[in-house]
Order: sequence, then structure tokens, then C-alpha cells
Amino acid sequence: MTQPTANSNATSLETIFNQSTSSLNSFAPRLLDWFAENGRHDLPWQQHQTDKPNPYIVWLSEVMLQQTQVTTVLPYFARFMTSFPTVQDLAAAEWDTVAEHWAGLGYYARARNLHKGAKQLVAVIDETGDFPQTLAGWETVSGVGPSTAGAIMAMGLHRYGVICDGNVKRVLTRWAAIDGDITKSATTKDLWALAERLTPIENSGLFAQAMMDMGATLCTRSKPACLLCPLKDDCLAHAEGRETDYPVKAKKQPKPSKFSNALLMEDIDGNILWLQRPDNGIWGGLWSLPLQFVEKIDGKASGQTTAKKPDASDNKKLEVRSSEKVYEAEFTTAEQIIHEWLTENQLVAASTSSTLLDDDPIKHSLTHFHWYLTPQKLTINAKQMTKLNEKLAAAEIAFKWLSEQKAQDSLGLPRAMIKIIER
DNA sequence: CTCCAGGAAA
DNA sequence: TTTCCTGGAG
Repeated sequence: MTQPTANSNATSLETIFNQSTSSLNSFAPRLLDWFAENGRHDLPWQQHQTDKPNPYIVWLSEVMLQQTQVTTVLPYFARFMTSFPTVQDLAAAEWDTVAEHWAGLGYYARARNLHKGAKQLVAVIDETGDFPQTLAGWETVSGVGPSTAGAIMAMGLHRYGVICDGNVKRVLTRWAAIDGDITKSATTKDLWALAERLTPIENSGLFAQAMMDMGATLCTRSKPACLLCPLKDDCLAHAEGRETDYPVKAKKQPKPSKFSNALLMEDIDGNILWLQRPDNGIWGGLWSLPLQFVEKIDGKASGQTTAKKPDASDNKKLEVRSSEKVYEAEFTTAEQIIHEWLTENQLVAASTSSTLLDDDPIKHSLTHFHWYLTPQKLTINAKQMTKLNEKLAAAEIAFKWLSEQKAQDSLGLPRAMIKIIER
């Protein structure tokens, strides 16, 4: 039987989605049935079984889950909820306490935005008596973008909200065989339109939960469990056996490599110097050993499979480069001060003697470069330490002399620093 | 080992 | 469009 005219019109309007109206309409019921039967209902931040959802819990967990898997987030979430049971507790906390709680989760701008967002939310609550109730209201909170705001609306307030995160994009590009590059804004726009078309007005929270569960447990990047999928009958990628061809993403360019020395500067009491990094840039707001830039190599090191090991000649290179542009680009203010102080004290030149002890580099890969960090130990006498402390204090640098153990226990240290001190 | 995924901000 | 980090898969 042919479709009535009204439906034909609807179908033609929806051809950008590559799917029939009946498939589009039955998507949500199929997904929700699957979720009720097979989804995860015991995650500590889920609010779908209560009539009084807690937006703080959903906001906190969604920010943590932004670029991080559930199993990684679980212990961090538990510790945050113990230390900061309410948004007021989080807003009132010291930044260093928040940083220490977040340390190891990565993408530390999320932690800074979370702390800032808590203060913003407390201001809204003090003024209106409640959390923001609109999508636009949530999007003004630092660290909350379109998808997180939709998740909070749907799951944290039980209002209408649409999500379109990485899980959703993987499910939808496969189901509708959307072969545009998902890093392009045009494809993102199409995927949002499709997500909105599929999200039911009622139960958008359950739908969001179900989509994330689908993407995380069934429609995985590799080896998707299509036989268990409630969408397999009209999944266009599955029909062609091309599930893993989606989502389409432009190939990434090779990463450059950077080489730095990580200084273990030990005073006479055996304490080590730690610096708080600036808010912007890598490990923003966290604590690190002083790093000294050595050199940068573009792209893949040609034919070189093992890490280059910076030696005394590289330190000479540093001296030459220190007057060039790269100097300011690669050093924080604190590290420039330390570099000058090292030079004054002729400690750099001593690297070939027993004063600086070379060690194997630690490899730490970030989004857009590989970082080879070579730990170097040097002992500082009391007079040198006093002079250095004066210089750092004059520049208003946050610094601490702490044992490795105390630093690990009390400071927010990124993983790379843990790798170094666990040597 | 290498490669990959993932939201928001700037 | 580029910049943020880490854990897990291959």
C-alpha cells in the first residue's frame, strides 16, 4: 500500500536523515524498551528512578564524563560527592583542594570551569532560589556546552533536553549511514537535527541515558554487538556490514615531539621544589616539577623508533635558543626565572658532571604532541635556595618545597609527575 | 609500543 | 579550527 500524501510529504522533508518516517518514529520506543531490559540502572549519578532529581549530581557527573569513561570517573565522582556533597560546598572550596580531587582525570580546564561554575550556580540559587531551569541558563555556566546542558535538562531536571555527544554521534552515523566528516560543523549540525528528531518530548532523560548506554555497551567503536541491538533491522551501516566505517573522521596529522628536562631540585632537608602552573595551557592550575625546554621536532621522527635522549649538547642548544622566540613560547614565567638562576649558578653547565644526573626520559603523549621528560636531580645549598625563593616570591609564583610523598598526597599532580616520582 | 576517543573554550 | 590529558584497544 502506498503512503498517504501527508506522509509522503513528511518523508521527503526527512530524506536528509536517510531513514523513513516509520523508522524515525519507532527509534525511541525500540531504544527505550531495550534500555528498560538491558541498560545500566545502577550508576551512582543516575536520577531516572527518582521524582526529585538532583541537578548538582548530574552536572558534576556530566562534566567528569565529558571526555572520560564511566569506570575511570566512578572513584573520582565518589570522592567529590564525599568532600563536596552540595554545590555550595564545591563553590566554597579552595582551588587547590578541587585540583587535588581532580588530579589524574585530565583536561584540567574542566576542573577550573567546574569550580567557577559552582560559584556561578550558587549565585543563581541565591538569587532565584533554585538551579537554572532552562537550556540557555545552563549554557551560560562555565564548562557546560550544548550537549552537557541538554543532558542536565533531561536527566538532572526531568525536563526536555537533547544530547549529541560522541556516543550519540557513533550510533546515529551508523544507523543513518551519515558519511560526512563528524569533525566538520555541517555534519555536526545534521547530527544534532537528527538527534532532535529522534528524542521523544516525554522521557527525553531516559532516552539520553539509553543512547549513552547503547553507545558505551553495544554500539562500540570496534566490535559492536549488533545482534543484541534494537536498531539492527533498519541500521544502514549494519545492512552493508560496514559498522566500523562510521563515524567518518579526517585523518590526524602526525604529532610533533617535545623534549624537556624535569628538575628534581633537592634542598638540604631532602625536599623538592614544586611549581603551580599558570591557569592556561598544559596542566593549568596543577603542580609540576620545574621543566626546562630542550627542543621540539616536527611530525614523526623519521625512521627513529626510540626516544631521543637529550644530552649535554642539547643543553648547549638551550643556551643558544634561549635568546630566540622559542624561549618565551616554551617556558612559564617561573621556569624562566629558574633557568636564569641555574645559569647564574652555573648549574646547567655542570650537567655533564655528577651534579646533574641524567636518567631515561618518560614519554607522555598529549593530544597534539609527544612529550619526553628527562628527570634530572640536583642538590641546592641553603644560600642558593634562599636566593631562588626570593626571586620566585618577587614574581608572585606559587611554589612549595615538599618531599615526593607529601607532594603526591597533598598537591594536584598530573599523571606525568606521578610517573616521574614513582621512578 | 602506537593509535584512538572525547566537549568546551578560545 | 586548535588546544587541552588519560586510559584502553589494537
